[in-house]
Amino acid sequence: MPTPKNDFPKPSVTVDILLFTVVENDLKILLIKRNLAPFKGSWALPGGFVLLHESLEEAALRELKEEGNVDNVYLEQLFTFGDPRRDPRSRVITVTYLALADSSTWDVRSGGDAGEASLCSTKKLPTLAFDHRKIVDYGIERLRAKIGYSNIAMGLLPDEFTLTDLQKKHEVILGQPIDKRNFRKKILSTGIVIPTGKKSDGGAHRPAAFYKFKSKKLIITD
Amino acid sequence: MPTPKNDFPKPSVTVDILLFTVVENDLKILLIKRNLAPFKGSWALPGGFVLLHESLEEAALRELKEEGNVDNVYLEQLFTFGDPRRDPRSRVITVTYLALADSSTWDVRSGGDAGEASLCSTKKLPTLAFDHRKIVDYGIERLRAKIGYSNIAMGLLPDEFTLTDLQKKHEVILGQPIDKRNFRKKILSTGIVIPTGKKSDGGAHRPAAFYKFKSKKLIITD
DNA sequence: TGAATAGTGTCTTTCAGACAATATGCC
DNA sequence: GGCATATTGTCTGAAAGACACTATTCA
Repeated sequence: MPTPKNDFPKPSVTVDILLFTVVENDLKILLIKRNLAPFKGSWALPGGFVLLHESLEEAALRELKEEGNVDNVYLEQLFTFGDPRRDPRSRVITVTYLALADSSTWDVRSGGDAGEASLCSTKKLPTLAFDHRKIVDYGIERLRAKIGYSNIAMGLLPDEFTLTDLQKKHEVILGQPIDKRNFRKKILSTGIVIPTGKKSDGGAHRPAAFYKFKSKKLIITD
Repeated sequence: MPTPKNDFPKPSVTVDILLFTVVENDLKILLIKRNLAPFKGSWALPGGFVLLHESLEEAALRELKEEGNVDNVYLEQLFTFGDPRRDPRSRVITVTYLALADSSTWDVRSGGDAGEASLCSTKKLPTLAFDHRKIVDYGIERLRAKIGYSNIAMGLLPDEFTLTDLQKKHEVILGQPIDKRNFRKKILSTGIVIPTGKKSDGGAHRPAAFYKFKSKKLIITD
């Protein structure tokens, strides 16, 4: 690797974030309405320039906070898109991140200083700016694959949850029903969740046991 | 994403490539001896700045050609490293690539205009410049995982090969012997290879059937 | 006691892994 | 025949998937 020269023409570097959350029976993603050209008025992924003093992850977290008022998310790097013509103005390389949030503890409307922010169903996405549609498709694919062999669903749930809660998140992401008995057998055999001893109450039915994830780090279970 | 301004301070962007190849019973990686500060005299990964008109993949292929005289490699994006202090001079973000080459059809010594190039055993790596050691460790981990559930080993072999050839590549990468019968059963059941009808000759022993990969694209087999 | 959700066990099939004998070609 | 490598099948244990009934709480 040669020495960087200050006069070397440089591309710009951004981060763009796919923030997924499951609401009711829908996999949703955070989008921002652009109020600047190009693609003014179009929806786009939250994101922005990487500042010189911050890491890529820090940039992603900062943008999520600024544009979506989101804190406390699971975050992992997805892919870096660098086609020379992906931005019509100039060369922009974007490092994309997959983020997951628990929809029950966060309201998108309370943030958003960069434009209108909205949670949009992944089933009927509007036309997106730049190559963001391709990025979203790639992220959904990764999320679907990874939920099958890791504890990544922890990003979508509060600290305490029932096995039915967990199963519903899986079903929404995979887009198909799962057998309750087989699901529980598999989840419990991996040991990624442990019972907290508490039980749900209030419903006119049998209370459910609460569980929590044993580790807050990503664990690959096969 | 805001509008990029030309006066916005930008990081530099490089690509660095992990070119693996299996020689005899050894997993080797291409390294370049730096002839410029910093880390002058140290070994480092091949790589360099991304030019404004080329994609990230094109940059990686160009650097491989320039620094290692390598053509015709399998290439996949690995990870983007962006810690603000990973380069002591200035902010440099590097997009890393995993590349695989068939050692039987390529000689590292014939290339290398950027400094001395060498294939180095991953078992006894020298001290590497920057954060390149961390990158190498990450790449080996990814390669080991991926060889178990994909046809990625195709990058390490010529067009025609025997099942014993293929098994040896797996054994070197995993660092442990594999049962021949189970290996063949599994490989053949995935259907990623098909017999060419030809047989090896010349050895003082029973000839082996040649196979080829059915697809030259990456296939995930489970 | 009816409504609603929680929780559980068996059977079958599939796949991974341990394990050894026969086949073929060349000298 | 002797040597060197190629090729093949069985058994066992584990895990995945199909499938239905009982348990608990509250109104």
